[in-house]
Formats: sequence, C-alpha cells, structure tokens
Amino acid sequence: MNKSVRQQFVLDLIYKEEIPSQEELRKRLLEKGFNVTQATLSRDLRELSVVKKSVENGGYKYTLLDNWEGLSVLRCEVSGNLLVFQTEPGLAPAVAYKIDNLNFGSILGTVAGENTLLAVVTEGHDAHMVREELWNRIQKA
Amino acid sequence: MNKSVRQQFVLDLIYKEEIPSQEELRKRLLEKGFNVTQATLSRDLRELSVVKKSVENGGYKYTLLDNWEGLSVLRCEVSGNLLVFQTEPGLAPAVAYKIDNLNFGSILGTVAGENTLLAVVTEGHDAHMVREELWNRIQKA
DNA sequence: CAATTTAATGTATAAATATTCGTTTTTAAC
DNA sequence: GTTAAAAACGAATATTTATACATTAAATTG
Repeated sequence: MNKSVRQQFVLDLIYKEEIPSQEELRKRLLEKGFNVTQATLSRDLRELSVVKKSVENGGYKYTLLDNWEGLSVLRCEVSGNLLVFQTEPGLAPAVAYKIDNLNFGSILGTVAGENTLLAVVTEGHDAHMVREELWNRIQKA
Repeated sequence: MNKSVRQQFVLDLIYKEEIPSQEELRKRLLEKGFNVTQATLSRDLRELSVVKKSVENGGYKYTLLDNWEGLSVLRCEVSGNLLVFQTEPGLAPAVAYKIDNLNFGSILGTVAGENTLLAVVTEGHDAHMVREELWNRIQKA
C-alpha cells in the first residue's frame, strides 16, 4: 500500500494491457490489492508522464510518453561509473538517443556501438541507483 | 476552412505553443480564422495522435506522441523510389528507427549510415507524396 | 444534374479527468 | 515521544473531453 510500489504496478499494467480509463485502471489495481480513488490515479499518471492515446479502430489507451516499444534492451550492468547496455543488433544508437533525451542529470553522456552502449554516470551519483532508475524507466515487461 | 489545412495549423500550434486544453486551442484557431467547436478538435487530436502531457510546475499541454525533438533532420530528397535523408552527424540510425516505428505502409524499409539514411518506398506509392507525408510528420518548426 | 452515399461538423450531453479542500498519514526536528 | 511540517489521499465537484445524434456539405454514381 505504498505509493511507489503502486506506481510501479500502474506502469506495469499500462505497459501490458490496454487500459482505456482511470476508472478501469482503478478496478485492475483493486484486483491486485491496491484500493485507491480515481483522483489518486490522476495524480499518479501525471507524475509518471503517462498519456492517453487513441488506438486504431476506436477507443483510447494509456501509454508512456516515451515508449521503448520495439527497442528491446537486453541487459544493463554497472562497472565503476559506467552503465553498459546490451541491445538487439543495431539498436544501440537508437537507445542511446532515447537515453540522451531523458535528460537525466545523473548521466553525462552516452557512446553507442552496434549493440552495446556505454552511459557515463555523473560524479557524485551512485551508478547502481542510476541503473535502477533507468531500468525502471525502460520497463522491460 | 479545409480540414487538413486546419489540422496542419493544429500541429503547428501545439508544436510552437503550450496549449493546455481544447477550449484554449479553439480560441487560438479562431484568431487564425478557423471557427470550429471543441468536439471537432477532440476528433482532430485523435486523428493526429496528439496527447495531453503534464508539464513541470503544474498544468498540462498538448504534444505529439512521437516527437522528433532534438533529432534535427536537415534535408529529405527524392530519387526514384528512394527518400534520402540528411541528419546531424550520428543521428541517422535514430531517425531510421523512428521512421520504422511509424509503420507507414508506404515505406518498405530503411538503411542508415552516420548522417544519411535511405528509405525505400513501396511499389505503387508515389515517392513525392510519401516525402510530403513524412516531412509533415517530422514537423521541422 | 438528380439521387445516393460518405465525410465533416455542430449541439447537447454523457463520460472522463483534474483539482479544491479537508483529513489522515508519514516524516523530520527537536 | 511530542510537535511541526510535509506528503498522500479521499470526497465532492469543477473542468475537460468524447460521443450520440442530427444536420449540412462534399463526393460518387447513374
């Protein structure tokens, strides 16, 4: 019944299912043991930068504004002040681009090869924490 | 007073300004000579895949779901059934990735170098039309 | 060009969402 | 532990957005 845990579930749900409304989201969360009101979810979605987009053939679904659909990041490990990502062949530059655009202050910059990319963590930040943060954002289902 | 012209203005407005609601969008369009109701704009935004996202320090703004912010595509020319894009150094793969993800039936596939990328137009489609379509989507302000 | 179909839009309203305000819970400071 | 401050939340509601239905405009067919 903790906020950040709930929000993780929210991200998970909208990633895996087609949620058309906050009321529907509320019901799905209830099944998982989270009993909150629509108002709270409205605030959650705001904080998580979740948006409602139209889907083919009518209706709407909630989705992440920056979605990593199709990018398939395979792995992310920490070594010193570096994060090392493995991606599907050829996708590293695209992933690097997306990471750059997140504007994480905790990431100084990225270098991408074919399927490997390095992200340099800013001094004073804990690489493992940054990894967590990023990984959550990437949202591998 | 043509629909597609209006929608172009809509894209333009939400790209250049912070529009917080459909009612506000209506007023801005009115200034430009388009007199439509909120209902029409709701339908426009659905068709254009425009979403409402939260902004720092409160409030909301409409924005494109797939935004090309920071990608800076410099040029796009047609040769036969090919579209040839020039981008800032190193960004071609990221642009190619985004184009792939638009799922245009009119584009068979893309190949990216460093700062140049080729998009192959599907047979039966007019390359110049496709170029227009894509270029509008890319929305260089 | 008349008849028919299809697309675009407005009006009115239902549905969905954001926010105000009051309450409870958590955190921080002593 | 007590108190003060901050964060989280619900209830009620204002605001915003989507849609059902009716109407008009445009395109298609004969």
